[in-house]
Amino acid sequence: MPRGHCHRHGGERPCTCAMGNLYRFVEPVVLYVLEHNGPTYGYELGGNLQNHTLTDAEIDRGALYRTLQRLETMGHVTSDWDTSGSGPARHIYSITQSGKDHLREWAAVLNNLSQSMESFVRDVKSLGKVASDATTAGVN
Amino acid sequence: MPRGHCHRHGGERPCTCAMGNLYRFVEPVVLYVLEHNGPTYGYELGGNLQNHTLTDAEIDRGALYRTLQRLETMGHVTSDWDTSGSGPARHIYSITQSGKDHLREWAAVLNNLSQSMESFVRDVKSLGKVASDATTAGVN
DNA sequence: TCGCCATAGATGCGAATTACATCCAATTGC
DNA sequence: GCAATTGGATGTAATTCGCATCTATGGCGA
Repeated sequence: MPRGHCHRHGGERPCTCAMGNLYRFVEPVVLYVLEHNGPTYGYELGGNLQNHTLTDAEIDRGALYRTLQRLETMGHVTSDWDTSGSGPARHIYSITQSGKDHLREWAAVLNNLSQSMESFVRDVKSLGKVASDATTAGVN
Repeated sequence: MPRGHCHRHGGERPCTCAMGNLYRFVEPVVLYVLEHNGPTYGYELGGNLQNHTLTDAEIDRGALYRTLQRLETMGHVTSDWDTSGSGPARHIYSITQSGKDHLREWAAVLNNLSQSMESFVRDVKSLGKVASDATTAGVN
C-alpha cells in the first residue's frame, strides 16, 4: 500500500489522505488540543484530535503514541500515570511552557506555509487566463 | 542528521525546511513550472523551481529527477532527448493534458490544506485570549 | 470462574521517503 | 591531457508511515 494512494477517496488523484500522518502535522495539533482541553491521555486524545486535523487523514494511533513520546523527550509535555479509574492505567499528558512556545512556533510556520500555498493556488488559477481571456472574459 | 532538525535555520524550532522534500509538494510545483514555462529539462528546472517552492527547503536534485520519472510513468509528463546543444544530452520534459488536470487537482488539495492551516493558526492565536482579555484588552 | 469485550498503552515490521553522496558522460577552458 | 561545469541518474543509511499485533486491566454474562 504505497503512500500517495488513498484507499478512502480512491485512486490516483492527490488528496491529503495520501500525504500520510506526517508527524510534523500531528505534533502541533496534539499540542493545541493539550493546551485547549487541558491534560488528557492518548486514547482520549485520539478522539478529540480528529476534529482539528489539518489533513483529511485520520491520525494513526501508533503515530499518536509515538508523537507523545517524542514530545516528552523534547520536554514539550510531561506525563503521569493515572491508576485511579477503572480499566487499564492511563498515561496523562500535560503541555509545558516549552510546549506552548513550540506550538506558537508551529503556528508561525503553518501561517507561512498556508500563504505560500494560497499564492501557489492563485498562480495555478491564472495559468490559462491569458490564452482564454480573449474568448471567455469574466469567467472565474 | 535527523529530519526535524534544520541545519540551515539551526536548532530545534520547527521550520518548513525540517519538513523535508515531501515529494508530494515537489510534484505540483514541477507541474506548474512545466505548464508555465514550457518544456524544459531537469537541471534547468532545478533552478526555476526554487522560486516557487511551498516550503523554505531547497528541492533535492535526487528528489526532482525521481519525481520527473514518476510523473512520466503516471503519464503526467512526456520526455524526449535533446542531443543538439552542447554538453551532455538533456532530458526534455513536457506536461501532458493529464498533467495539467493533475495540477488543478493539486491546487484544490492545497487550497483545502491552506484553509485548514489558516483556521488552525487562528485557533492557536485565540488560545490565551480569554485569560488575557481581562488585563490586556485590544492587544493583538 | 471462565471467556469475551472494551479500554488503554505500546511495539514490530515491511514498505516508502528523505537527505546526502556518489557515479557516469560530454563539453569547455587551460 | 585534465580539471571544472553541465546534466542525468542511482545508491544507501536513517527515518517515517501504516498497519498489525501484543500486553494488561476491568466489566459482564454464562
